[in-house]
Amino acid sequence: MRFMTSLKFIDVVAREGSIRKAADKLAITSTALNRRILQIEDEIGQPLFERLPGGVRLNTAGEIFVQHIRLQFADLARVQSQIADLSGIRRGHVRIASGADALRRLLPETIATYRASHPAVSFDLVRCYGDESESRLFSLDADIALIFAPIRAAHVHVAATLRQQIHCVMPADHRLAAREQIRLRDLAGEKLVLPTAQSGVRQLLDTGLLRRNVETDVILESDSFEFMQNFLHFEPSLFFQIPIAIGAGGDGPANDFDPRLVARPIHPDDVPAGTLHICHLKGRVLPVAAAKFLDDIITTLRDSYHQDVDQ
Amino acid sequence: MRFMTSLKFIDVVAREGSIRKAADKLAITSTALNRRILQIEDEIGQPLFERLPGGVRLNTAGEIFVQHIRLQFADLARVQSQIADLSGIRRGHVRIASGADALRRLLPETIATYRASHPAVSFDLVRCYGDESESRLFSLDADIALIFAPIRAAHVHVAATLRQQIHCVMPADHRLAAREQIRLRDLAGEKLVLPTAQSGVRQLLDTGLLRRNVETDVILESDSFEFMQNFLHFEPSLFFQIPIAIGAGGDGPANDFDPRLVARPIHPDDVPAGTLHICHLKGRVLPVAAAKFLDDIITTLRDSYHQDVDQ
DNA sequence: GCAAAGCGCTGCAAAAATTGCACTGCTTGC
DNA sequence: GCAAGCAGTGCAATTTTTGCAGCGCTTTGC
Repeated sequence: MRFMTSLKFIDVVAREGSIRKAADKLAITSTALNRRILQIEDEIGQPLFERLPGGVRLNTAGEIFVQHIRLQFADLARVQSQIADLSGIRRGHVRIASGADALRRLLPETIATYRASHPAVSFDLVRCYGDESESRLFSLDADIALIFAPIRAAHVHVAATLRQQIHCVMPADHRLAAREQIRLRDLAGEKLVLPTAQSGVRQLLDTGLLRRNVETDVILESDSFEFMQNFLHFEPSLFFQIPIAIGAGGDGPANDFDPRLVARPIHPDDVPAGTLHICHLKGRVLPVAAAKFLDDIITTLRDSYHQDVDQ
Repeated sequence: MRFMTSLKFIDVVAREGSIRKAADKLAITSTALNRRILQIEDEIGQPLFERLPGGVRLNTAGEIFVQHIRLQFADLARVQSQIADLSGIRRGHVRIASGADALRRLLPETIATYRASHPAVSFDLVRCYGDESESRLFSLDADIALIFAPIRAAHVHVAATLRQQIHCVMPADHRLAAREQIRLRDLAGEKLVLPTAQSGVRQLLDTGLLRRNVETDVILESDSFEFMQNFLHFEPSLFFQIPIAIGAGGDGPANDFDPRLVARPIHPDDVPAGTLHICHLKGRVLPVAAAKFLDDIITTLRDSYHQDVDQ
C-alpha cells in the first residue's frame, strides 16, 4: 500500500522512539525517514514528536494522530478483507490477545473449528496479562482480547462475560481430593504453586488468602500453567486454575486434563468467582473475520462449555 | 495532505464518473490520473471501477473502498481540528444539510449564537430534501442533517426528533383566519400554494387531501418558502409551513413572521404531525465542532422553542 | 454508414520527488 | 573532555510521477 507508507513510518517511529532505529527497521536511511516526518509535521501544521536527546517521543498532537493512523490501518484491513470476500475468497486475519487460561482448550479448539470452514483466515495469538491486552486493543495490535481480570480502561467494549470459579488442582491421591469443595483454611500449611502477581487468578486468590490470614507455603511462582501442572507430578503441591483452563466442562473428545490430577472448586465464600471478559475496542468495526470469530467464541462457550454467557 | 492525494483522486473520479473529467477538475493530465488509479487497483488486488464506454463507474469493491476513503477524510478533519484545539485555536468546520424549514430562524439563530463563542468555526449549509440529505451524510459531505420527513436509510442515526404540526398560512383578513384550527374540508375550492412533491410538508398534506378527496386549486408549486410567502401578498391564497419554519414558538426578539399573515394549525385528525429529525451518520465520530453544534441545536429547540425534543 | 468526438489506456522523454551520502550541531555517558 | 548517539541539512544520484503523442474502442450525429 504505497499511499500508506508515510503513515506506517510515523507509526514505527512512534513505537521505536527513535528515527534512526525506525529507519533501520524500515530498511531506509534515517535522513529519508527524518524528512518524511518533517514533511508530515509541516502538513499537519504542528510537530507530532518531541525531540529528546535520546530520540523522539510523541507529543499530545502526535498521540492523537498516531491513534488515527492505527485506526486507518485496522480499517483498511477490514476493507480489504471485505473486498476479498466479494470474490468469494473469504480470507482475513484475526489477532487475539489472551491470558494463559484460554490457551489450553478454548482457543485451540475454536480456532481449529473456525479454520476448518475458513481455511484462508490466519491467526495471530499473543499471550499477555489483562493490562497489556487492553493496550493492545487500543493500539489496534489486537482485534479481540480474552481477559480474566477486571477491565480497567474505558475504551474496552465487553462483548460477553463468563463467570469462573477458581479450582484447586492437586494429585489424585492428595488428602484434599476427597472434598467436594475446598475451603481456604484447608490450605494452611499446604505447598502452593501460584501464577504471577499480574494474573487474574492470583489476584483473586491473594485477596482471599490475605483476608483470612491463611499461612501458606508458596514454593513456586510461574507464568506458565503448563509448567506448574507438570511440576505437580514431581513434587506434590496445589495449584489453581479456572474451568476453561482446566478444560473441564467441555464435552468434546479432547478433555485433556491430566488423569493423575483432580480439580476441586474453592468455596465461593472464600474466593469469589472471577469474570472472563471477551472484548474488543469500543466503537471499532471489526473485520469480518474477527467479528465472525468473536461470535464463534461466544457460541462455543455457550454450547460446548455449557457456561452461562452474558452478552 | 500529500499522503491523501491518491485517495482524493479516487474519490473525485468516483464522483465525476470519468477519469478525464476528474483529471480536468484536479488540474492534472488524464494519463497521470489513470495510472494512479491503475496502481491503486493493483495494490488492492482488484479493480475498483467498471470501465464503461462513456467513462468509469464504481464496482462493488470500489463502493466499499470509496466509502472507506471518505470516512478517512472525515476522520482526518476531526483529528486536525482536535489537534488545533490543543493549541487553543478552536477552529473547525461544520457541514449541514437541511430542508428549507430550518432556514428561516432555527439555523441562522443557532449558528450565529455558536459563532459568537467560537468565531474560528466556519459553516457549510446546503439546502436539500430528505433523500439528498441522507446521501450527503453517507458520502460524508455533511456532518449533520435536519430532515422533516421519514428517515429511509439505515445508516442514519437520529440524535433528536421534534414533532411538528403543519400550519396553514394565510392573509390576516382571510375568511379562515378566524378559525382556531383548520379542517381539510375548509380548503375545498381554496387556492393553494404548495411546496414541491419532494418536500415533507407536501407529502403529509397530499396523503390527507387524497384520503379525504378534497377538491382544491393548486395554483403554484415552488421549492422556495420565501417566494411562496411573498406571493401571498399579491394573490390571496393559502400555503403551508411547520412552526419552526414560521418562527413561531421562539421567544427571541426576532420573531420575523410577517404581521400581515397568520398561521393556523391544521387539525391533527386530518393531517398528522410530522417529525423533524436531527441526524448524523451512524457510527461516526463527529468532529468536535460538529458535535458541539449538534448539542446546541437540540438545546436551542428545547429551551428557546419550548418544544418537546425526544433524544 | 461514416466521420467526429469522447473514452481508457500505453511508450517514451521530461520533470519532480525521494533517497543516500557526507556532514553539522547537539546532548549524554564514561 | 572525548566518544557515541541523536535529529537535521546540502547536494548529487536515483526513483517516481507527469505530460505529450498516439492507439483501439464505442457512442453520437449527420
